[in-house]
Amino acid sequence: MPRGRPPARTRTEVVAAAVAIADAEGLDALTMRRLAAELGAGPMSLYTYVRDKEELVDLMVDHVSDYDGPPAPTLLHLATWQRDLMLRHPWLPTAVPGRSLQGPNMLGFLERGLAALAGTGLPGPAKMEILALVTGFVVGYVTHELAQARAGVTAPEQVAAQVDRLRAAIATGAYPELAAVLAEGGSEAPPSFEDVAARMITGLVG
Amino acid sequence: MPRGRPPARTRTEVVAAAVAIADAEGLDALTMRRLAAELGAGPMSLYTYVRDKEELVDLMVDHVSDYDGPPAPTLLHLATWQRDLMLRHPWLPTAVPGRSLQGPNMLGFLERGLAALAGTGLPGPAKMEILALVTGFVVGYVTHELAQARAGVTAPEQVAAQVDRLRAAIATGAYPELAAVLAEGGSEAPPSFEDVAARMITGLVG
DNA sequence: CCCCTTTCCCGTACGATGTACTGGAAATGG
DNA sequence: CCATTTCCAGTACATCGTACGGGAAAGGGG
Repeated sequence: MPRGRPPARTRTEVVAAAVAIADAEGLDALTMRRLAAELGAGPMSLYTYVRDKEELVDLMVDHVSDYDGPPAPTLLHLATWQRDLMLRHPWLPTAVPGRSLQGPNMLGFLERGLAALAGTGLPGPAKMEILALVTGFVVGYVTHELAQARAGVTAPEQVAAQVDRLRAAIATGAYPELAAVLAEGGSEAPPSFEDVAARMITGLVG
Repeated sequence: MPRGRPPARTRTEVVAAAVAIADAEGLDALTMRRLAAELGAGPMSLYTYVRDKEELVDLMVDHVSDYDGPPAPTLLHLATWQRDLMLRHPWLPTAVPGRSLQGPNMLGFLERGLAALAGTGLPGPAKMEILALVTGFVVGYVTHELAQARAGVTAPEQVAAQVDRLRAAIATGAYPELAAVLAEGGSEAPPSFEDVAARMITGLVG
């Protein structure tokens, strides 16, 4: 019973195609023209399904964020799940910060998080704050993790230049602590995600 | 003894003007043309002082990040200082994520942070990780803080629309925990920054 | 003193992007 | 069969970062 011409595509279909592009080539490669071409449509057709690009990215974030882990997870479970998700969709850490997060999947995730905090007796706003901070923590951790992964692969000589600049700065003698860490080298492995996340979480809720 | 035509401006001068624009009108308002106009120069003149816009923002971040707090600060001091800095330069939380941080001021800040962690006996990489996480935490907190501040001021009816959508989602009954938090209302104030930061830090270093 | 080398200045211009506008195309309801 | 409603997409514009190249301004060498 819809009156006019029926849409040739689904909104979900458009969002899924956008996610595919971002997954494969990064968020910068996702332009409206590129997405339209991928769908075999004109660039302006997309604006039938999406108000603007901002909303498209909102929908993309929610689209990939359907929680499928254990039914009654701990905060650590949720954080680990978020990390896996972000590693699978490397554009996510750069897309998430400062977004409204009102889609059904985000609300579902929030619901799980509140359930995990139910036993703490904390007031509601404090729970919300803690969940936001855990997400922020994961974003920061994965951002760092991905940057380090990319650095070794794509531009080894740029990394060398950075290290050189660091050594030059240290040579001035103004940064003794930094020098000590650098001298220490890679003898010790950085702590694992689960380790750091667990410490942070127990700090926040304890 | 410099051979050619002397520069009409200092690199520092250019960066300071860029910071002034971003402070007053946000990071989106900072375009190369706008900055050039502010300096009474042609758009392309800026590229004498800066390789590209990316580097300009790098320099801006370092420019505002000169630590001027107590000489032997704790991690909590450093976090509080970072928060004050970001509140004074609201573009900072959006500019910082995923940046190299090699300027002298950033290295100085890092040095203080390592000094604050000297007593813990942690390995170097763990210290670096903790400092990055604390910074990420502050970025997340202030982002949230600023978003909330702007929401009440600029677009009250958009906030109302968001709340309406939330209430509609809750009306489905799929989000009991979320409903409870919403029903609880603003009866409890969210925890203070110092409070949350202290808990997180003791969790990380403890 | 003149010229030459070096450096910086900046007008013009190009490619890319998000999206407003508009007229045509396709479907249903009377 | 026509009218109405909806979606599709070609064209076009403002804006961005910045490549290019010639002109302008300074010091050094004859």
